Amino acid sequence: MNPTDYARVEQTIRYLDRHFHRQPGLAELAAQVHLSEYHFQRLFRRWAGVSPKRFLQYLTADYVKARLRDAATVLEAADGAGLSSGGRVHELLVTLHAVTPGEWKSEGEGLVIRYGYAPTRFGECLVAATDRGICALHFAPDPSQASLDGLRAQWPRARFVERPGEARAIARRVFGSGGEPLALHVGGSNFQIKVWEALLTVPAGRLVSYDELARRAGRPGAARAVGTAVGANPVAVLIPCHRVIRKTGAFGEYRWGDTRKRALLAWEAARANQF
DNA sequence: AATGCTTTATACT
DNA sequence: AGTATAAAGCATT
Repeated sequence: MNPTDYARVEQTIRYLDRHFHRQPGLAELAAQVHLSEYHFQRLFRRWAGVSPKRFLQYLTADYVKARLRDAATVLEAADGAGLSSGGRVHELLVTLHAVTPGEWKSEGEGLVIRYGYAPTRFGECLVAATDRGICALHFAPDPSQASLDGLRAQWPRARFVERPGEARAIARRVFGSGGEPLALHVGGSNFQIKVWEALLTVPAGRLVSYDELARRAGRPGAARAVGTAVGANPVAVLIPCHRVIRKTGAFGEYRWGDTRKRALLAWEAARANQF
């Protein structure tokens, strides 16, 4: 978990974006982030667990399209296994509780929200939780105050208390080696909740298109609307909105930065392929 | 009525 | 075949 490393990873991805047609070599990429080839290699091993060449390969159109295809089959299989009847598919260690319609209507009246900022391997983030679960996880590239303001706007009547230690503890669990069940407590329209639930069935290292996700959410054809629902995801990473990309193989947009989305995906791919 | 983290169809290069 | 542009499409605010 090294924020400085992440900054360099982002820089590398961005540079690659602009110059992929030239197929820049390792030496050139290393120079871009002011590192020797040797240290560049070390950086990627430390941060992603794989070589830079390998890491960057996960960002190619070919690789991405392949993931897109086999995610569809994985999801088919999930249906067969009776996901709806409680069969667990993968890391369904994340359970999602929707706020009650009452709480939603009353704008969080009576709700206590504990929040704080925490460093992660993908940059700093704002973490917030009620006593029923995590209700927000926003990356804060922007003036971090903005994220908090957004939260307050969504729950104007809730009581906010700052708990930096708790926020960091949650972040450690989210970005750590995993294995621990985590509860989510989020509010949204019926449609949004449906979409976020569907999102939870997409395993790490796999990708779905907006179109496919619309089908999974029981609203085939609503790709465009799914896009906005995905974009409204309040809990980054745990509700894996970064695993949704365009059908064409393009990565699409990301609320917390397109580059961060690709970094997340490449990192997950590197992890998934390690075992 | 306008707006998005899209998709498909169509027109070109 | 690859890429740009237009139009279709749908839940939200």
